[in-house]
Formats: sequence, structure tokens, C-alpha cells
Amino acid sequence: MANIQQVAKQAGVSVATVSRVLNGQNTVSSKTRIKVEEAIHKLNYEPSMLGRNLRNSESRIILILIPTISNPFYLDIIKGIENIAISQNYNILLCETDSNPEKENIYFDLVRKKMADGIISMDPAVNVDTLKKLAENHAIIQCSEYGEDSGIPYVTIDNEEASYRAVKHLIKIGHSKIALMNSDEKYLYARQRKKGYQKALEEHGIAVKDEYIIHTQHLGFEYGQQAMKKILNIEDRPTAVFAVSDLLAIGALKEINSNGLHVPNDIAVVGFDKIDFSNMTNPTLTTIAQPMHKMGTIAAKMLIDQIKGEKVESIILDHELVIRESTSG
Amino acid sequence: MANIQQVAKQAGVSVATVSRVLNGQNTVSSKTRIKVEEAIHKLNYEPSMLGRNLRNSESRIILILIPTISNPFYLDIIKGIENIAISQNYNILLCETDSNPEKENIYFDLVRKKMADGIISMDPAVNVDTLKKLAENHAIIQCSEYGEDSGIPYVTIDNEEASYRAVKHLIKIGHSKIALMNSDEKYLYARQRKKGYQKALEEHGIAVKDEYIIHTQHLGFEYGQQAMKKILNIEDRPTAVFAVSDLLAIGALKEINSNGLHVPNDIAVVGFDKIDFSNMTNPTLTTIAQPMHKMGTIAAKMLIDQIKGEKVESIILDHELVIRESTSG
DNA sequence: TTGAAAGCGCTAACAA
DNA sequence: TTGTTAGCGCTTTCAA
Repeated sequence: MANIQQVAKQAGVSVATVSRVLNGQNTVSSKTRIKVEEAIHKLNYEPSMLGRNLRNSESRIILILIPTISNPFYLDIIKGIENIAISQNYNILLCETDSNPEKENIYFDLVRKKMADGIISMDPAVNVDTLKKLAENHAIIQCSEYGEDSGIPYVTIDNEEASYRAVKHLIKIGHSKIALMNSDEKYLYARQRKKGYQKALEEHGIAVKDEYIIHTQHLGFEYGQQAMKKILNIEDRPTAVFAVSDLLAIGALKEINSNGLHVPNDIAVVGFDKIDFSNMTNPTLTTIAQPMHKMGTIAAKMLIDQIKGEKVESIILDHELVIRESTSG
Repeated sequence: MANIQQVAKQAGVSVATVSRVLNGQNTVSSKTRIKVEEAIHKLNYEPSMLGRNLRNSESRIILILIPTISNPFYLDIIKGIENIAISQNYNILLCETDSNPEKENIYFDLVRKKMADGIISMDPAVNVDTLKKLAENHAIIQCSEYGEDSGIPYVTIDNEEASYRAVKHLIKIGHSKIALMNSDEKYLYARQRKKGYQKALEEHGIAVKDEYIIHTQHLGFEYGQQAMKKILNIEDRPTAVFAVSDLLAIGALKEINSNGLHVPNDIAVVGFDKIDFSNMTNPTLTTIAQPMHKMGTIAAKMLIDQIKGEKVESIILDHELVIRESTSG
């Protein structure tokens, strides 16, 4: 493993010149450049990021904080981030927090210790206070999820509006007994989506029944199944369910089927996220599509701008209601 | 952002002493230690990994190479790797190659340039020659997929045996017209699983029919649907399908259902991988469970041993046939 | 157009 | 038990 010294020696130039060639500076005569390039080739030299990073006080690593990699919702966002990152010579450290403050802190330490240049947080359970403090000295962007008045830039969709449209769709096709399968309301998006649900009902003169609103601890299949069990046991059984996540909705689908009921004839189901699986179920799932890839690219661009020291503004992106079999007999 | 110099000054000691405290060496008197710790606290000091890494010629970063993050098969393996890595103070760079040599090379460069200490490769499409060359100077482990005589240590399961058991199960429950939905045979695992399929058939005196063997380009859901279309069009239609991936099997399930046929009454289906979603389908999917989490932890341990300069041996782990509704009416 | 030299922040060998 | 100092590999300022 040769270093820059040896290359310089081999080429008969100074290390400064080698560095100039390495960084494509045009203050090097082509004769010297060729000598250097030959030396590099001959010694099979690869510049060390370790030295460069220390010198430049940067790591060229970006942290992505997600609660779990098991939710496919994040996949496209990550791909979006990755596209931009790679094109700008950044690398991505994918960090699963399990919504656990201790694990979270391990990753925060990475930026405190300069192992990472910035963070894109997608964890709704993130400790906003810690994040705020960190944001004083480091580049941070919130993606999809955000703390209400954290002052940290975010890119997201209008959750209330999306939820409102989903429920309105159910009302339009004739439902009035609509259950909401929500996650914990400690999360902002959960509160926003509940608002949209309420707004749609109220706008159509439908009373909001507390017993129709079920909360789940996490956004997994099994939680959707469990929640659906409860819904099926409600005396005045709902004829439609709006779940705030496709994984929940798919769990609900499964539970409804297992009970010999039919979707959408007996119960219509709407999900949220448009994950790949939502098209593989039987019936396919009506859902809200977020512009995930775009959200990722924008978040990455915002973060990199921030790392460069530029000021960035929060953005709210459009969403789309995708109507499929689970709401159309 | 204070550095070690300033801490030393503040504490009235040398940088060496601060470094000793930082690294928990017990050659520091508790009086001095306390002075240093106070200084650290007062200055809000965080040691820079950049300096430490350069000095120690390490990055404490491990690369995981996967073809795509969209296949949930990798999730548990990654979690296993992560567990070990974090406990040993390593971080993980998740690298999606898209089975594209150029993208692959970007990531290989990371280890060439010391930005990463080693690689766990799970990409069946990886260029084995490049990998071999890289392995001369760097720590590399192959996980799940491996080059036959690359000389690079691997951890995997016995694919032929697993496949053999899956097909034998289908034979035992009365099938003799069994299709194989395989991926491209340029992949070793595809060849091995085909062998197991053939072995099971031959052992029971069932002729292997070429037209019953369908190849797909990728392991996505849609590819399973397409392949199933072909199988349904075979004149002497198979009564069972063994797919080498759950995603393919789920696509097959969907296609069979869409054609008004019943699983398993008309056609039985077996998958491979036991991804989470394989339990959410209707019917639930019979499949081969690989010990994914364990595979991940072992791969990580092997890699870290290798980074430390130890010699490591390849390992073959057990698998399990999980019988569910798609093969039991 | 090139080189000498300082320094990024840390660890560890050696000396005291 | 502590301090001095060299040096990990690189970039960049300054001078030539």
C-alpha cells in the first residue's frame, strides 16, 4: 500500500504536486502530470480517505436514521437519497434506531465525533430536543417525519390532507361506518392523519365515534391483524377501515379474510404509503402514494447544501390517492 | 469544537494523558483522570474519529454488498451483522450494487481507499475475480452467496439439500408434475437448487422435464407472475411449483389466484427464504427458512476476525422446511 | 509551474 | 505516573 510520499519519490516530484494531480488541478504541466500518473499506476497507489478526511475535516458520510429497515416504506426514499449522495461523492450510513434513544445516541455520536457530516432523520420517535441541540453544530434534515417547531428543515407531505382524501374516498363510495387504524398519537403524523379523518367525517355530517379509532403500537403486519380483530368485535361493525400504514392494512386484509369476510364487499380497506407489497395482496390495496424517491432526493440535496453552509427551506410535497381493488368491488 | 490540545491545556496536562483517559488506560492517577474529565466536560469535547482513524489506519466501517434492498430476504442478515458490528464498535455501510459492476466498483474503491475496513458480500452477481484480487489485501467474507473456488471464506446453507427437501415434500404429498421456478443459472445457488430438484425427482423415478423448468431474470414479485403465466400455459400443466425465492412464489400465488385456480388444491406452491410477508399471503406460503440472523452474526464475526488478521474458516449452516397452507389443503 | 513546510487530531514509543 | 515528540496521509499556503 503505497502512500503519497512514495508516489512523489517515484515520480521525482514533491507530494504537493502529486496532490495537485490527484485533485485535478490545472496548475500542473502535462509533462509532470504524466510522470505522476505513471508513478501512481506503477505503485498501484490509492489515495487514503483517512488522510484526506482529516485534512479536510470531513467524512463524506451521511447518516440516515430510520426506526426499522423492515418497513418497505423507507426503501424508495433511501434510494433517492443514495442517488444524490453518490453523485456528490457522499456515502450513506443506514441507521436503524428501533426508536430506541440509546441506539439513537450511538448514531448521534457519530456526527459529534466527525465520523459523519450530517443526518437525515426519518424516525418519528426521535428525541426532538437532542436533535435540536445537535442541529446547532451539525447539518440535519428531517424527512417525512418532523418535529413541529424544531426549527430543523424538513421535507414531507401534507398528512392531514392525504388522510382527508382517503377517508373522503370511502365516504364517496358509500361508507359511513369508517374505522381509523392509527398508530400512537405521540407521533405528529398520527395526529395529523387523525385530523384529516375527522375533518372528512365531519364535513359529511358523520359523527366521529371513539370506538372506531384503534391505536397500534407499531406499524407491522401483526399489529394490523390484532387491531383488525378488535375492529371486527365492535358491536356496530365498521364497513371500512383506513389504516395509516400499508403494513397495518395488509394485516387487516389478512384478518378479514381469515374471518370469512370479503374485501371490499364486507369491509373496504385503505392503506398508506404504496409499498410494493400493497400490489401483491389479494385484493390489491387502495393506498396513498407519497413521492418517496423525490422526497429522498430533495432531502439529500437539502442536507448537502446545509453541509456546505447554505441555508435551506422546508418543503411540502404532493401525494396521490391510488384506488385499487380493496375499495372497488 | 474543542480538540485534544485544548482539553490538555484546560486540564493542565499533556495530550498524551488526555488520550490515555480517553482510551480508558489505567496508568493515569485518579486525581489526573478527574481533572481531565472535568476539562472534557467543561469544553464539551468530543474526540474526533478523523484523527483517531488516521492514526490507527482504520475506518471502523464495514461494507455490506447486496444486489438490492428491496428483497426482504436480506433484512435479518443485515440485522445480525449490525448486532455484532455495533458491539465491536464498527459501523455499517449498506451498499446496493443493483448487480451493476460500475456501482460495485464505487464500493470496492471505498475499501481500497481505506474508507472501509472490510466487506461482507451477499451479491451473487459480484465479479469474483475482482473480489479475489481485493481479498489479497483486504478482509472479505461472502455471505449466503459465494464464488465456488474463490478462496474467500463464506457462510451459507446447503442449497442443494434445501431444495431437495422442498421438492421431496411436494412428492410426498402426492405431486409428480412439479415445476421449478429458478433464477438465472449463472448464479451458483441457482445451479445448486436445480440439482436438489433433480435429485429429488430422480430418486422417486420421476422424469425431469425441461419444459417444467422456468428461469426468471430477477427475484421480484412481477417476475414470479410472468413465470407463472408461462407455467399455466404448459400443456401438461404442473400441479406444484417450487420457486427459489419467496418473492417469486408470491407472484406465482397471485397469478394462480387471478386465473381462478386454487392453492394448494389446483396447484401447490413452495417458496424459499421465509421472508416476513410469506406469512401474510393467502394462503400462507410453505418455504425454506435459512437461519438469516445467525448467518449475519457469523459473517460479521468472521469478518472482524479477519480484519484483526486471524485466519477464518467457511461455515455451512442448517436450514428448515416450514410447511404452511400453500402445500396443505 | 513547482516545492517546502505546516498542520488537521489523534496515539504510542520513549524518556523521565 | 506523566510528558515530549514523531508521525499516520493528506491539502494548502507561501515562497521561489
